[in-house]
Amino acid sequence: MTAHDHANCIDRALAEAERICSQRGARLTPLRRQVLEEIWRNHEAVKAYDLIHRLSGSEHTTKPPTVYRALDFLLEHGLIHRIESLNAYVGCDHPEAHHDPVLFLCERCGDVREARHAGLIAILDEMAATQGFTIAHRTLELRGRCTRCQSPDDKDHARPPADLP
Amino acid sequence: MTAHDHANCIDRALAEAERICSQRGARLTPLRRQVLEEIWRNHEAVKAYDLIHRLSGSEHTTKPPTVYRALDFLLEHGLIHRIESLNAYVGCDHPEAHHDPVLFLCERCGDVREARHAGLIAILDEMAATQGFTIAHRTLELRGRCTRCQSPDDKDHARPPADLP
DNA sequence: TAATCCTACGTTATAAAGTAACAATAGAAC
DNA sequence: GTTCTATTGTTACTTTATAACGTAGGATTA
Ligand SMILES: [Zn+2]
Ligand SMILES: [Zn+2]
Ligand SMILES: [Zn+2]
Ligand SMILES: [Zn+2]
Repeated sequence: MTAHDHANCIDRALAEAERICSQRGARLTPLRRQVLEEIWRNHEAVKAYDLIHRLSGSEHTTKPPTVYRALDFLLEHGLIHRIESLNAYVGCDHPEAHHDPVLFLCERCGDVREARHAGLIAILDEMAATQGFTIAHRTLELRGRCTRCQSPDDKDHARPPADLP
Repeated sequence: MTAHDHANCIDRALAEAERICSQRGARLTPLRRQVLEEIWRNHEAVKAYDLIHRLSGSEHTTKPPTVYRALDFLLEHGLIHRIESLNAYVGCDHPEAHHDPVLFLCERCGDVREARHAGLIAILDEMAATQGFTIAHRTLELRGRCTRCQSPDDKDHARPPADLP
């Protein structure tokens, strides 16, 4: 992601989520809101078990089902996307209407960016139609390097090494 | 998949694999060949642990690393595709040249069909180019219903219930 | 031929990702 | 307030995948 005021992203995402949920009579409980907030901490793909660790204080430990249920809720309401090729999740940029985005996954910095393209969907629909296939869901993920990660040896914003055990 | 002489598919796939490997100086060992053969038993997505069970006779038990290494070899040489959204694998129809196919996954019968479309790839490349993204790999998977599985209550070729424990 | 090297395969152990089943609790509805 | 339902907690487990190291066999070389 290009440099930006990320606090804005977070505020906007949470406000949108509140709005959408109240509009649908769905309950964005504190837990669900907290998970969404953690996912929006940055624009990187987030793993379920990272969420579990982040939500587990030294006292209170959060168990897998707790997080997975929150993720299910957020997925159902289109507030996040699941990244199949990474077993990870990312906040949705445009949650107001359902969509299957193209996800650009930077394998250097971990950032995820979503895009949509009507012509692309049209081609997929046409491919499906010619063989009588009915599409229920599209998984469209592109792995590679984002703009900022083109130069192979620039270490400025490379993903930090994984947490030590 | 439409009705067809599947023995042909298997023969062709194995012959192609032999040809490609020998041409590249890669060794299609008995184990790797056996895994490929199991994957080609039909046109369905195959799970790694199913392969482990299939290769484990009552005496000789095959361990995960054995199968995963064979899968890695087959993936490297483009003889199979990994299906990210299913954690499963399927034989490649056209292994002679590298490609990232569109995979049509029938959620009723489990069949997988691969397709390619130059215009689609062009659009993805163009989307990437406009944001300075360099694509290394594409995951394109469409979940839904194949031609034969359009009528919701036709049970003729529904996937059998999972193996009992 | 024997020493060597390298690749593939075997084995043990463990990590990472996800779910089933049931109990406890907190909101909403009555 | 009581009942009902949705949400969260908890225990246990399944599925998927990898790390680390040992072994065997074929090719290469001395
Ligand atoms: Zn941001
Ligand atoms: Zn990047
Ligand atoms: Zn293919
Ligand atoms: Zn089908």
